[in-house]
Amino acid sequence: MKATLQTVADAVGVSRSTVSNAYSRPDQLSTPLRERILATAAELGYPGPHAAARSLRKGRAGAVGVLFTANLSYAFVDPYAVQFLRGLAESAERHDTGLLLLPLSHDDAESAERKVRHAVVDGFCVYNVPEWHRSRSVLATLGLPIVTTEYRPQADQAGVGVDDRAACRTVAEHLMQWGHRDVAVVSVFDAPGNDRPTEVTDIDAVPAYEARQRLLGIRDAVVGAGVDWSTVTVLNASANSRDAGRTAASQLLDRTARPSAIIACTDVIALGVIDAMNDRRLRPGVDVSVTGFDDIPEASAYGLSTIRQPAVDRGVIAAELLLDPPPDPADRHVLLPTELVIRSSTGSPTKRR
Amino acid sequence: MKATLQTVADAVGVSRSTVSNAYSRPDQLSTPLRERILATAAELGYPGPHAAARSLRKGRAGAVGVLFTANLSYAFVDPYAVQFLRGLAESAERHDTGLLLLPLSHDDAESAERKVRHAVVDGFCVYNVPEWHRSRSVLATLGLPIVTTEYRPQADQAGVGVDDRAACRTVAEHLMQWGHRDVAVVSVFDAPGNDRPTEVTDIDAVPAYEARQRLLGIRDAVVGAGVDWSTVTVLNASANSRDAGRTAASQLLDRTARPSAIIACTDVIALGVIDAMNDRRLRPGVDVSVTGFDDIPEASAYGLSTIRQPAVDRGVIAAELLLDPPPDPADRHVLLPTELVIRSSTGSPTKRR
DNA sequence: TTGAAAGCGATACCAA
DNA sequence: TTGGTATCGCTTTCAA
Repeated sequence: MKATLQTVADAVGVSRSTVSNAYSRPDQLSTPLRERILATAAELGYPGPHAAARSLRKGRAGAVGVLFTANLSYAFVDPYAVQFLRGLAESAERHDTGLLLLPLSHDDAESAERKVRHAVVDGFCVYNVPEWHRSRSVLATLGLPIVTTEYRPQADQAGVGVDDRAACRTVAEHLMQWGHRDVAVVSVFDAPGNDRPTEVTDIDAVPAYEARQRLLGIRDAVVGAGVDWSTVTVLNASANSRDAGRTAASQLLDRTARPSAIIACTDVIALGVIDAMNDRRLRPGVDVSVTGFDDIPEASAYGLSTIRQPAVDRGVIAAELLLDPPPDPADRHVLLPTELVIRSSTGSPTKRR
Repeated sequence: MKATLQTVADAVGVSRSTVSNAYSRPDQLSTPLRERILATAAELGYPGPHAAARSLRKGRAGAVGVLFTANLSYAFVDPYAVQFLRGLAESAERHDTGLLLLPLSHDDAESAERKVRHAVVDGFCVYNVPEWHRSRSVLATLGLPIVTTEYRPQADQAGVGVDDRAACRTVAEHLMQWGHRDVAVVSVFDAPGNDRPTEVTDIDAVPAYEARQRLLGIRDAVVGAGVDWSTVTVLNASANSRDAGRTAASQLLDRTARPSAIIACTDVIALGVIDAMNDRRLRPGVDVSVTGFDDIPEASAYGLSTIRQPAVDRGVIAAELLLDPPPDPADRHVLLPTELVIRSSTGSPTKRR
């Protein structure tokens, strides 16, 4: 038979409350009694208060759920995500809280819903989950605090993010100022069943907030420079990975009308673009200009011009918003700064032919 | 008032069990009734079954705890750990299980114990937690399945690892074959309050299994080559980070009797050693040879000679051992292969002076 | 197909 | 300081 509080209480000859106190409130009973209880517990093989029972009774779980799409392994592959998680972890730790990582497949809505429902947590952090995903609506009904990685002041969920649109406008303007007129874009967002580069024709139909904002920003700059937006090819990579970026970029680079600049929506994708260029002996910033977004550590080694956005801080703030929310709801939307970082991957367009 | 199962049951005019079934066993009641229940629930703002209550009742948590030392943020900084986590996540996902990350500070044993006790999980994966750490003994009393990242067939806890001793012997022998006789070692293990490089004099006193095995392997090779072990300096870095490696290496490189080879116990440390060498315009493999352990992705870019050990697979297997343990206890100890990878950071010792 | 009753294991409050 | 009692919210027989 499994030992429980009761078992110990009976063995020592005290009540359950006393045994409970021995564990959770040492100051509520005399030291000798406490020690006797603990000793008996050890003898009986009582493992200490049952976590789930305790959690049920106290109404606190001591953990927050972190939602990702795709299988969670991708999260660990993206340096930006890793940094973000790091911040999250740092600040969760200060609140004596664990991180429950919840990988949500997007094929299997059932299982995603189950995972979210079964999670014993005090709140959720939604990291880059597309708007159409079932978990989003389930989450809303759960009544637990939620924080997203988006800055949307009008939303009811707390969030921390950057002005993706403005930032992307800046980086695209940088290219326009160099004189680029034949630009192409490699975006990345989750859409049901896209396993290879897909052309994006309608920005408003992009089902992920962040990706949409970035594309809008790029369009702002392009149109602002007097270029016809319909001449710009936008490809959506199949995943936020170097390989996917390379695959998408290959399609762009092998066209007869090769673009003079490629705007990648993340650094990881941009590195893939550079890979594809290397395959073809094209030099970044000379033959074709490339830009990224995030400024992950690798970016500088590759001389990638990009937008820097805080990663660790974003995680820290997200956790803070969840675990110690500011009283004024207006303060639950945090806008972080971004910065254009110019390196060697951008330059003037080469005149060809 | 918060809506609960009872609330919904009363509203619909059925019993709690029926409402419960509507959620967890759709086949146990008629579809129309089920829909009526779900609709009413939505109306009443009932969030669905309470996760903690459910977990208590069912005796299953749907998550496994992952224990780290130091603040968890380090885990995300070490590429090897990240890969391991990835594997863990992959296989946890297949079992519909989440990962509860538990960062354990080693200063605060109280809080570490609390975290482990409060974790609502079905088992624990112990990643590189030193033997002296309080959580280890607490864990043992909890009665939950445990898997460690160590291969110790005689232990009672399941584990998956490599033969660190043999692997390290191999890499050290490689150096001895080049003719190195003045070697130094940079190790890394958690010890209470070491915040700067500390000399290790007694291998048997090293409180972490893995680190100990690696040092033993190095000693095997060194002694086997006829070198007096007492002439070999072993420094323990303050953390498994590049910076810590650099700091430790600096001490070794600035000696008048500079070693001709430095054996680092992890790749991250080895990269730090290379950093320190760069600071002094010393060329890896020419002026001083350097070796690592792990073969993280960066290793090849730096031409680091190292030991390759599986990272993702190790995680996959660890999770499997936890969530679907083989019936035969003997199979709960898995030994993974390693391989010596020779690159440009090792070469013949330079004759100086 | 539905319902009644019995826990799962612990904590909080209040009285002694 | 210690103990009794109610309760957290759900699932699970078993009988109807």
